[in-house]
Amino acid sequence: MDSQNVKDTVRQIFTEYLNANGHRKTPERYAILDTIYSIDGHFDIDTLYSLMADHEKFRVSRATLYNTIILLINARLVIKHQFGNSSQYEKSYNRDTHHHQICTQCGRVTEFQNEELQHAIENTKFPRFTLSHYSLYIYGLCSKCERQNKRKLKEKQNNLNKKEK
Amino acid sequence: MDSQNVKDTVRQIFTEYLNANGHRKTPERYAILDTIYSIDGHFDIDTLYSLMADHEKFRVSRATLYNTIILLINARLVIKHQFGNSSQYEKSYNRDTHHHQICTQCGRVTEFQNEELQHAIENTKFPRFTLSHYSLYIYGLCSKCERQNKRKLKEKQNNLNKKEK
DNA sequence: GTCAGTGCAAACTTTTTGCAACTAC
DNA sequence: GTAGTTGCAAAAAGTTTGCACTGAC
Repeated sequence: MDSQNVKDTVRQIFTEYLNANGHRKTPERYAILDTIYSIDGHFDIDTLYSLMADHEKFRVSRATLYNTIILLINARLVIKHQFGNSSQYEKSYNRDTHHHQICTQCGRVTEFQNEELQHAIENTKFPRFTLSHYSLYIYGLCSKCERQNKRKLKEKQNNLNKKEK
Repeated sequence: MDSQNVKDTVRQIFTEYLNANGHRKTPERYAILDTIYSIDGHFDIDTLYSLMADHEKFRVSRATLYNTIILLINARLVIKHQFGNSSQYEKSYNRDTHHHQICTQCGRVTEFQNEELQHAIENTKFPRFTLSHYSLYIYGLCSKCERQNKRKLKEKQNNLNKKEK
C-alpha cells in the first residue's frame, strides 16, 4: 500500500471512529492525522508541534495535539510509548509488528522484527485479561556503546600498566 | 530466601557496587534500599517518599531518592518502569521474572508469569544489541472493566429498545 | 580537612486544565 | 443556536539543578 493510500484509509477509519463516538470532524484533527502518517518512526508532542507549526492553515496548539492523540490512540491509529522522559508516539496502521531495543547508555531506540517472538506473545493466554496490543522493550547496550566501553576499559588497563612500570 | 536474608544480601551487593564505583556509603542510601525491599510490587517516588517520611531517623528528600534510585538501577537492584504518567519502580533481586498487564481503561497494573514467553524472549538473538533486561507490557482490558463495558452496552441497548416502543 | 552527598527551594519539562472565542453540526 | 473544540495561558505534576551545609572517608 502506498503512502497516499494509507493516508486515505486511516482518514476513513478516523472518520468512522469520530462518527461512532459523536466527535466532530474538525480540520485540525485531520491535519494532525495526516502529519503523523507522514512521520517515519517515533515522535514526541514537541516534534509534532514543530512539524505542524510550519503549516499556515493548520497550526494547532499543544493542547489540541494532546487531545487529538488520545482520540487517535482510541481509534487504534497511534501507539504510545514511554521510553525516556517524554512520551513517544508512532503510527500503527499498516505498520509491521516490531519491538524496541533501548540502549541504556546513549538512549537510542532501534526497532527490530522477530516473528517467533511475535507469535509467542500473540498466542499467549493472559490471565483475566483481554489483549489489545503490547510493547516489548529490550534494554541493554547497542553495539556502538559496547565497543566504546571496551575501548575505554582497554585504555584504563593500559594506563594502569604504564603506572606500574 | 526469607525477607531479612534478602535485605542482607542486597545490602551487601549495594556495598560492593558503591565501593567499586567510589561512592560513599551513607545511611540514607541503605535506608532507601531497605525501604524499597520492604515494598511488594510497584511504587513511585512519591509513595517511597511518604513511606520514608515516617522514619524519624532517615527522612530523606526527594532529590536524594532520585539520586539513589539511579545508583540502585545501575547496581541492578531496582527496575524502572514507565506505565502511566510517573515512573514506577520495583525491586529486582530475588524476584521471579514476570510481565505486566496494563488495563487501558482503569489503569490497573497486574503481574503474571509465563515461562514459555520468558524463555522465548531470553533465547532471542537481538540484532547489534546486548540484552541486559526487558519489559513486556500487555495492554488491554482487565476482566473487571470488560464486564463493566458489557453491562453498559446492554443498558444502552435496553434504553434504545424502550424509546423505540 | 576534603569533597561527595544531602536537603531545600527554585527551575525546568511535560502534560492537564479553565475559560473565552470559534465553528461543526 | 448550541455544545463540542480550539488556543492560550495558567496550573499541576514529575524531575532536575544550584547552592549552602553536613558527614563519610
